[in-house]
Amino acid sequence: MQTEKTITIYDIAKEAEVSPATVSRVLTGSANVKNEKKRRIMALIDKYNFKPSAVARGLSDTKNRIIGIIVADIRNSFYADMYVACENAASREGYSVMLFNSFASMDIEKTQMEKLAEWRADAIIQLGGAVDARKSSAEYARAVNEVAGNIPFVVSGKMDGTDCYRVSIDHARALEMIAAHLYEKGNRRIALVGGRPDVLSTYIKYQRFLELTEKYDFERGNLYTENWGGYGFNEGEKTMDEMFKRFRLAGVPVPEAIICINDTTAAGAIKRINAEGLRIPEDISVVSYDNVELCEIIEPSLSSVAYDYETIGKIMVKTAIDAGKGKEVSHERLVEPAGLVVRRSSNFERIL
Amino acid sequence: MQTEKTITIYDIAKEAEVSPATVSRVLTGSANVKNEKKRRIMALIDKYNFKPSAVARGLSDTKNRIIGIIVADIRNSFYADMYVACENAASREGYSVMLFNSFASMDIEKTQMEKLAEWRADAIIQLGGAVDARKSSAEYARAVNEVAGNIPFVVSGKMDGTDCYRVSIDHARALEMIAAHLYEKGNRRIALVGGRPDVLSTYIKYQRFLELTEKYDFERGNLYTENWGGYGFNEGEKTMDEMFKRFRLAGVPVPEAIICINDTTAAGAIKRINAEGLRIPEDISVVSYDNVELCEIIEPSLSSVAYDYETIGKIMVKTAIDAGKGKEVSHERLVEPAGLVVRRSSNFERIL
DNA sequence: TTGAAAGCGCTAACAT
DNA sequence: ATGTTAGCGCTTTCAA
Repeated sequence: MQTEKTITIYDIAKEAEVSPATVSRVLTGSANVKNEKKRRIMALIDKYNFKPSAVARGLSDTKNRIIGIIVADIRNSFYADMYVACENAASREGYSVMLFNSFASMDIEKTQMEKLAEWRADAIIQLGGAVDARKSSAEYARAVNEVAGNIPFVVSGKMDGTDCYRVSIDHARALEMIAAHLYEKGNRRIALVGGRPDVLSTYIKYQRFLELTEKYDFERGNLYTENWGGYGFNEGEKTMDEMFKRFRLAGVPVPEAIICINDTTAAGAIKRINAEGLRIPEDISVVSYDNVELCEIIEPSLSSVAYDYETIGKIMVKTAIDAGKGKEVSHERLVEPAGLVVRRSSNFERIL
Repeated sequence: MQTEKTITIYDIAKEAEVSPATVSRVLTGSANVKNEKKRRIMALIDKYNFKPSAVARGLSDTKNRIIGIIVADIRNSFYADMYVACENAASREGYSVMLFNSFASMDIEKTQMEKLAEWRADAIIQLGGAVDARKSSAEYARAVNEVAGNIPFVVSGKMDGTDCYRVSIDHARALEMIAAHLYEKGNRRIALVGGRPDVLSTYIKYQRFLELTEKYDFERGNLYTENWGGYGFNEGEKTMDEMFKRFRLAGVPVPEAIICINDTTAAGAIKRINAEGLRIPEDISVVSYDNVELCEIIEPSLSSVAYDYETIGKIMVKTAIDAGKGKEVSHERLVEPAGLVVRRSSNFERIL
């Protein structure tokens, strides 16, 4: 059962009494074929359930219709959402996707890049990992240039020293949405929670927050802005714990609101806040980014900045494909967040 | 920059003053090459950063080293965990993965299968979707036989009418673990919540539950066993709501414990239980399956059956690859769950 | 509109 | 140990 000879374009041609070229023509629709023959050919294709080899096609016309995606970790909801959007977009354009997880390890990222290069992917999209760094790694940049020298590289962050295409979320705008909301609700003592300053998107948010601190006259001081941590649940809890200690030590009352670096981190922070016996949002409002499913699940439901993943994916893939075809494409696209979804965790008017 | 001629094995051969075959030999390590030449060749490979075309190789030796994965929805933590395990295993064996989401639509599944067939994937692994059905779709079975007639098909459920390879979790065993735990904690009135009986894994759990109802002398009646629903958060909440209504209508006190069909559904059920003013686990214990990250995040933390994803992935991939090589492989593997992780939601001794 | 033939970049006999 | 050559299954000039 594993052994029926795989049928080729030649088999079809022979039985249809035409040349292989003609079969190819009806397959690709690249030229006119007399209806009579076309029907004969299509009938055979159907009869044998013939599927032309994408491999052979890839070899002969050097367009593979493969787009490679390197993602930090698909188990992360944010990336999963992004990935699905990309796959959908690619699929609509007739492209297949090769997915590789890098677990944010540069070595793995390079290995995956090499595999993609070997597959002659028409383009590579990288989400997270090395392209998220505030200071691009020169080593990785070199790898991108060498390994993928001929392959358009589309990234969610940036990669200095390469001519990659950048399609990023406007993180500054996301922070603004949160700040405006919190301000309107009467919050003035607001703290940033989680994330690392060496991550570009985190740093951008941090910077804009500092700027808005002036505009909105938020309370200032690194007690509020330097509560660095990670991007996971446990880390959120831990960072929140440390923050409570810092404020206690400084003899300053805890902030009225916190802006967590993402939903998972926020969930951890919320756990710690509950343990502290503080109420959300009455004592502390909580807001974050990404608007993944978790926001509806946790208690209280979590306000979060939503992104239009479908659109971002579409732009990334279009950029990738067009660049792969050698078209002129903008090297920098900033995508506006869809908006802040206000839920219970921040839906509270604080009296000034 | 997009235009350096891609270099081939011939270019290397010429410059190294050897034949293309020799270059191929050092590339594949398939035969001995004199050290002197080997060094020269490797130097050139390095110099030009040459990556042999996987496409050409695939064409010439008919082994692509691609394994296709069709998954119901990668955004679902359970599948994401499974996928990552598969990708890891595949990667270790030198295989690349093509991932396709089917969103549990049979039409899409068939399309994805066709693409994989065109890519001459060495094997296809399908997680969820049509292969999860209790009664396999004859239509899908036909597609599997036709489209992937030559490609080994490894599934997480089953597909009657095909000679696919089955690597499944022992769901009956998973139910047993939960039942034993609940029994030991003194629960006797236990209800099943969520899922659909036309889904194989769900049905298997249901059946075993009925059997154990005898053994453990659990309260019986379809009030306890027929609270069907879906697999999502909102559905969990809804199913729980309906269940409360049914019990109230029947004048029966709510169960002491519920077994939800997965963690997300459990989260929904928990929300509804909280809304009812009942305490978990004091009034109702809650247990479910999959042990995804959410279990630690929600309040109270959720007891759940854990699977060893790495192992399952390894087995699936090994089966896929071996079958692809034409080796004799077992057509049916049942993988034991790793165990029940008891957390707060069920950690309560009920007085009999 | 159609066919013949060259080539895409590699591997695998088969010679030597 | 190494070179020659014939594919692998398509697409694509180039002719007819």
